[in-house]
Amino acid sequence: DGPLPPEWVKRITEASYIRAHKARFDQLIWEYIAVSEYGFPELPRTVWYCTAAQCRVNALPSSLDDAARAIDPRYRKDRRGKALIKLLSEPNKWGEFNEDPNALEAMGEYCMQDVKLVRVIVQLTRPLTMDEHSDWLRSEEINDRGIRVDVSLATAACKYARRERLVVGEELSQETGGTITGYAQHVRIREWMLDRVSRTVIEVMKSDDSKSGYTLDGATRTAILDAADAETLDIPDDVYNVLSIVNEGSKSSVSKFERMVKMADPEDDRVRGAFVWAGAGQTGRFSARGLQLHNFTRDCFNPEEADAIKASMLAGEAIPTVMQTLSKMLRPALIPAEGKIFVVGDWSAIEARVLPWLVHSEDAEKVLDVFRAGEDIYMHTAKAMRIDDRFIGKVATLSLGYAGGVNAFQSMAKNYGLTMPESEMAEIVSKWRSANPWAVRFWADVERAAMRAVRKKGELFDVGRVKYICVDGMLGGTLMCILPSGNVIQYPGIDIEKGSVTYAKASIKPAADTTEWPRHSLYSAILVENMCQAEAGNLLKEALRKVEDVVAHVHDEIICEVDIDEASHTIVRLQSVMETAPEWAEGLPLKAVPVTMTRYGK
DNA sequence: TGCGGCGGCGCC
DNA sequence: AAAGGGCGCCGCCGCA
Repeated sequence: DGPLPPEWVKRITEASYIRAHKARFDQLIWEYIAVSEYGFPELPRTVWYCTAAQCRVNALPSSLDDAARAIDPRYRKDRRGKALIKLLSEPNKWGEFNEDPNALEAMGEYCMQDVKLVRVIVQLTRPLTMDEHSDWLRSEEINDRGIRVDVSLATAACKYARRERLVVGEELSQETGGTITGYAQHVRIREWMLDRVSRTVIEVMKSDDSKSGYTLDGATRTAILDAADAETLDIPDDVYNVLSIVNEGSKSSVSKFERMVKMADPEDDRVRGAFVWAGAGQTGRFSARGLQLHNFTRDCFNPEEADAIKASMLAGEAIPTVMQTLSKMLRPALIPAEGKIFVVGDWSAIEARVLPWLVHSEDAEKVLDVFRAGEDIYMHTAKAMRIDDRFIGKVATLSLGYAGGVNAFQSMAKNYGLTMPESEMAEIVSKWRSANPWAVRFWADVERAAMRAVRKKGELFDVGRVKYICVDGMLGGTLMCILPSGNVIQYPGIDIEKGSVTYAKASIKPAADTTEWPRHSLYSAILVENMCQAEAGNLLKEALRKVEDVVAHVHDEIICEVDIDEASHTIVRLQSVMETAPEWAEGLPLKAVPVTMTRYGK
């Protein structure tokens, strides 16, 4: 009650930073409620500093409770918090708030406890650098700008999706006598299948990755259906039908339309707050929340097709293969505002360039020369492997750079619809490795450098263009990979187990009752992949500082929204920014050719 | 009813 | 010795 004491106002307005966990929440409360209703001082947006972002750059989980658990697994979150928020922060049906003094006092204590926890974590980790902080602010500008959704399209899509779900459920129920009623009932579908297929089919369903020991994911379903079509596998008709129906219905991406409608601001149809700066704690890449703009199905209609289907839906006409059609409408459902247009640029083969650039050896430099000459890297790779197949060259380039073997090649091949016997795959792997000895050497060198750094804490070890150093005492020993950009990848909780380096991995969330944070082996693939992803992400952050009007970005892609008559100017500007390597990236050949779009596409 | 775990999907 | 990695959301399932 009453105004803030003057000495508090002074302290606040003179502060260089105001730190809070997920600071945007505090900022919004401050700006929209505290200033107007309680006379708090207005603050420049640049004073806000997010300690959750600090956690992430330290490779800790973003959530305060999880970060605390990662530091000390014995930590248990305070269950009262959630209950108190429910009790005190949700108005009743008359819009009144509960003002029970005891509960308010408990809430005060709970908040104080949280603040103390934040302070501990802040002290145990490194702060954001000034560049990181300003990049975080920049990202929040993009979040505030938002991206416009074609709400009438999305609303119509929701209607069609709901109806189709019912149809799919109906068909499954009919086929299984009511046992299965939805495409996502994995347990029921698995049990139902196991009861009625041969041992050979069960073999196909076996999987080490899933706890049940079996899988019926898309690839497995397709494999079974294809074998049945080719008559190399015998399955009952009802099984065949169920798998086909599940295949058609399994487009959870369609649910994104619901999200779009729910998240779009009714005033201007824009979705805001989607991007999480350094959301990928291990590499510092962005991630996304809510409407996940980072994983929209690539397979999509062009604007004209999308307009036609939208018209059909608005007229209530039937559309073919509903779920597949709807999933192809996802990207086009993002549109520029009236009188505006998208300018979209993506870096060509960014990681295939960053990897040899980081290696920085004579033979790796030759790969960069291929890019510099504007030649086709996939064809070039194929030739170096002594096979005359650009497609194999492409899949190999995309899958084998990070110490992957047959498995890595196989899963990438599957994505691209390339099938071949496993024996041939092994041969391709070894051919790629002999054609690219710089990569193989680098994997080993990186692993060795990391190991040396861990053994000799506080000493720098160079490898290619990066350096490793292990900081003793920080989060139980933190291995740092210092990139050419000056940014750092951190691996906390470093140890040596059975001759290899291990660390506490933030992205694996352990079970609620566990007493140990999960540890992971830090081998070549992780180290090399991480540094490429991270430095490619740093190119993006660097570009975002220089380009205006950005409404979205997807790791190697930047989407601007500009007045239609500014489009050609923006194309030139975006290309120039994206193709000009920053000072720290001298010698890295970059290519990006922006285009305009009236709806978002691939 | 709410929550965590799981299997699955999609992207770079 | 060999091993690609990084994300988030949906819907179901089982438990409290």
